[in-house]
Amino acid sequence: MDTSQTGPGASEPPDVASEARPSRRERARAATIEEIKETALRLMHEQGRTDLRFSDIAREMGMTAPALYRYFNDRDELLTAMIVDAYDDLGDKVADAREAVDPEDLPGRFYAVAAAYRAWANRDPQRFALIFGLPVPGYIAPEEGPTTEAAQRAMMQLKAMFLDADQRGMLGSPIIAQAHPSLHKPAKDEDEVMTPAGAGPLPPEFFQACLTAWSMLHGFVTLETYGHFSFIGPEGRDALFDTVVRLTAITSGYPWPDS
Amino acid sequence: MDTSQTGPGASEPPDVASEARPSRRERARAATIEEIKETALRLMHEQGRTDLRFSDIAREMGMTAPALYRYFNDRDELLTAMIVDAYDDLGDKVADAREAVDPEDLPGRFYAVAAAYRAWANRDPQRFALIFGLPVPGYIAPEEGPTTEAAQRAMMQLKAMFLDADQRGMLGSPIIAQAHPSLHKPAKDEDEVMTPAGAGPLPPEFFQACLTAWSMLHGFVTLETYGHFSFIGPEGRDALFDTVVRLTAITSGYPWPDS
DNA sequence: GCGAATAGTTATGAGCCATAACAGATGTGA
DNA sequence: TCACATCTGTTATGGCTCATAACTATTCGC
Repeated sequence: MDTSQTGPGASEPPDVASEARPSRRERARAATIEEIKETALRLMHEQGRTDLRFSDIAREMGMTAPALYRYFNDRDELLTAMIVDAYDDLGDKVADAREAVDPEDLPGRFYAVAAAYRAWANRDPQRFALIFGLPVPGYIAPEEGPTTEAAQRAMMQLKAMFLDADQRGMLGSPIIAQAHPSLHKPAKDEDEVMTPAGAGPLPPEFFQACLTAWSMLHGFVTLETYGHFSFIGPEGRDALFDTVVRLTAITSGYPWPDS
Repeated sequence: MDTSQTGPGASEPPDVASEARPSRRERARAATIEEIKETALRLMHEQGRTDLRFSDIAREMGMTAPALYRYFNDRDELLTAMIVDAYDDLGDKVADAREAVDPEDLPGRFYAVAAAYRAWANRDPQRFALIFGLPVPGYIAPEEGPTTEAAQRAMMQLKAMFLDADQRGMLGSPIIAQAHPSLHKPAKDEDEVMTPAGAGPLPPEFFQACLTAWSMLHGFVTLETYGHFSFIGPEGRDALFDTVVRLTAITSGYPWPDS
C-alpha cells in the first residue's frame, strides 16, 4: 500500500496557521472524516457496543469498507480518534456546566461539574467505557500518545476549579492535610499541561485533595454507569450521588454550605 | 445442533449433594472445563486483552477449536463463566485478607480489605476489566443472571465489615448522617443475599456510608488500574491510596486511629 | 484541456465464530 | 463378552470481518 498518503488523522504540518485556506479538497476530506466518526458514534449507541465494524460504518454511509482505509489506516486509528474526541467532549461539557453557574457560587459550580461528569457518563456509556475502561479488548493505547494528552486536558477542569477557589481564598483545610512529597510537585511536563496559564501552583495538599475528589466522583459514576448500583433504584442513586458530591467537597476543603 | 447436550456450565440437577459420586466421566469433564478456563485466563494475561479466541485456547490445549463447543455453547458463555470466577476470586481474596488480621484490629482489617481489592486489580487488570468495565464490547451480561449474583456476593464483604464493627459498637458517626428513604431498606431480595446470616440489619446511614466507601475505593483503584494515575509515579500512588483509605474510614464513621 | 493526486470500486486472502458431518474412545447392559 | 449408546474429539464448510491489491473515475491545479 502507498503508506505515504496524507496522514489520516495525522493532521497537517505543524506550522500553526500558515496554510490559510484549507483548500476545497481538504475540507471535503475533513468533512468525510467527521462523518465517519459521527457514524461510528451513532452505531456505538444504537448497538450498545464499543467495537466498530468498518463494514457497518461504510454501509451506513453508502460506501464500501475499503474506502475507509483512505481516512484511517486501521481500526485502532479510528478508535484513537474517537477516544480523543470523547475526552474533548467530556472536557467541554464539564467546562460548559461550570461556566453556566455564577462564578461566585462555588458550591454551585462544584455540583454542576460533578453532575455534568455524571450526566455525560450516563448519556454516553459507550464513550465512557472507551475512555475509562479497557476500551476495546485488543486496543492498545499509543504510549504517551494523543489519548494521554487528551486525558490530562480533560482532567485539568477539576484542578482549575480548585485553583480558582484557592485564588479567591475560599479553600478551607482538607481532612487529610499531609501530602506525600511525590505529590508536592506534580512533575514538570504534566504541570504545564494541567495548569491553566497565569495561575500559581496548587498547594500539594489540595492537589492531593483534587485527586481524591476525582477518585470519589469517578468511583460513583463508574459503578453507576456499569449498573452496579442498579439494585438501589434511580432515586437511591440520585440521593447517593448528592451524598458523594457533598462528601467530596467537604473532605477536600472545598467551600460548601452548612446543612 | 443437539441443544439437549449436558448443559455446559449449567451444572447438575439442583439436588444438593444427592448424586454422591461424580462419576469418572463427569470428573474428567469438570477437569477439562477447568483447564479451558485456566488457559483462557493465562492467555488474557499474556496477551493483555479480554477477548478470547477459541482457536488460541484450543491450540494451547492441543485441541481444535470446535471441540470447545462441547463445553461452552459460545464465547459469551465462556466469558460469563470467567466473570463469575473472577467475582468469586475477588471475594475470596478480600475475605482472606480480612481474616488474616486480628479481629480486634478493625482499622487493620479495613486497610487489609482495601489493599486486597487494590492488589487484586493491579495483579489482574484484565479480570478487573472483565468485572468492572464494559468487559468485551459485544458481550451482553445475562440480565439478573449469574454475574449479578456473583457481584453481590463479592460486595457483601464490605457490608459485612461494617456490620461487624456495628455489632461491636465501634462505629462512629458518618460525616453524612442523613440517608435517603430509598436507602433505608436495601430491597428485600438483595438484602437476603447481602446480609450474612444472623446479623441484624445495617442502619441506613451506614449502608449509605458503605456505598460511598465502595465508590471512593473503587474510584481510586479503577483510575490507577487503567493508568490514569501513572503521571504521579508509584510512590505517589501508594501515598494517595493510603490517603483514600484513611479518608474512606474517617468519613464513614469506621473506627480509625487518630494521627 | 492535461497530468497527477484523490476517492472510490471490485477482487482477494487470511482469520475467526459457529455448525455439520463424521470417527474414535469409553462406559453400560444383556 | 460383546454390541450399543454416549461422549469427545476430528475435518469440512459457510459466513463474516479486517486488511491489502489492483483498477477506475473524478477532481484539482496549472
